[in-house]
Amino acid sequence: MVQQFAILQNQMSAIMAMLQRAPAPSLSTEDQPVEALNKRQRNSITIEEYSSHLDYVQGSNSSSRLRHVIASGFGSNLFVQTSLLNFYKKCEEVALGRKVFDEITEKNVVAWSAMIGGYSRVGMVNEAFRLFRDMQRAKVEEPYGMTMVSVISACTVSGALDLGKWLHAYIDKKAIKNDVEVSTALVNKYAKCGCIEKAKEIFEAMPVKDTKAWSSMIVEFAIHGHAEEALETFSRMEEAKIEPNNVTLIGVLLACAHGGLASEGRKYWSCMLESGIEPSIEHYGCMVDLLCRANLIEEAYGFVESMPIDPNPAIWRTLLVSCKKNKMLDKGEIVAERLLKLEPLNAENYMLQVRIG
DNA sequence: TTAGGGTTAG
Repeated sequence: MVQQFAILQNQMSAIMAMLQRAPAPSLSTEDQPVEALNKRQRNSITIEEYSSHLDYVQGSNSSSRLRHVIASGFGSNLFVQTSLLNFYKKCEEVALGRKVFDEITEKNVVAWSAMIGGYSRVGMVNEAFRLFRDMQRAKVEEPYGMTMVSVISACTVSGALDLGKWLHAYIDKKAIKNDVEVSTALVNKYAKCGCIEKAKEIFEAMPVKDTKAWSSMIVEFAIHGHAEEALETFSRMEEAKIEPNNVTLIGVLLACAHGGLASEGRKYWSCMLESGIEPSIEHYGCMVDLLCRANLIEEAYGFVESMPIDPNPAIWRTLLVSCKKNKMLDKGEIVAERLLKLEPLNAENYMLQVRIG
C-alpha cells in the first residue's frame, strides 16, 4: 500500500513536470477572461477556476491533466504542491503560486526556495527578501545554495549591493556549498552592482568554471568597457576547452563594439559562423552596433540589408542615431522610414526623426 | 520525487 502510494506520488510529480515543460499560457490578449479581471480579483481566483482558464487558453490537453491532479486529492501532497507552485512560477503567475505556497502546511526548504525564486524571477525583489527573512524566522532547514541563488538574483535585479555583500558573508559563515551556480550568481551580482573587480576576484577563485560562468564574466567585462580583458578571458576559455555558446559570442561581439575593435569583431563573426553557432537577432544587433560605433555606416546598412532575419526596431534605431551623428541625412531618412513602418506607435522614433531633420 | 546561475545595441 505504501509502495503504491509512493508510485502514485511519483506519477503526480511527473505530470506536474510535464505541465511545466508545456509552453507558458499566454495571458496578454484582450479576449482572455482572467486577464480582464483586476489584480485583486485575479489573486482571489481559485485553482479550479484558473484550471478552467488554462483550458480556455491552451485547449484541453495540459489543463485537463492539471484538473485531474487537483481533483485527485493529491493537491495536498508536498511534492505535488511544490510542483504546482513551480508551474505557476514558470507561468509568471506569482499570486497563484503564493496561494499554493500558503496552503502548504509543512513547508520545507524546497518550497521556500521555489517561492523566493518565483518573486525573484518577476522582479518582485522586496517580496523575495521578505520571504527569505520569513524563512529564517520559520527555522526550516538551513538554506541551501539553490535558495541563495534565488536571493542573490533578486539583489542583482535591484542593484542592492549592501544586501548582496551581506548574503555573500552569510554564505561563508554558514558554510553553504559555494558551487558553480552560487559563484556565477555572485559574479553576476557584483558586476551588475558596479563592482567588476570583486566579480573578477570571485570568478578567478572558482575551481570549476562552466560555459555560463565564463560567458557571464566575458559579458560583464564587455559591459564595463574592459574589451581586452573580455577577449583575453575568451581566449582562456578556449584554452580550457570549454565550449562557447551563443551568449559567449554576444559578450565577445559586445566587447569588440565597446572597444572600437571593428576588424576583430568581423573576425569573431566569421569564426562564429564557422563554428556552427547560428547567429540570432542579438548577434546581428551587436554587429550593427559595432560597425556604427566605428562610423562604418554604409557597411552597417549593407549588413542590415543582407540579414536573413527581419531587423528589429532597435537595430534600425542604432542605424538612425549613427546616421544623425555622421550627418548622413539621406540615408537617415531611408532608415527612419523603415523604422516608422515597423514601429509606428513608438513616440521615441518620431523624436529621433525630428532630430535628424 | 519538488527549488538555482550567464543574454547585446542610441
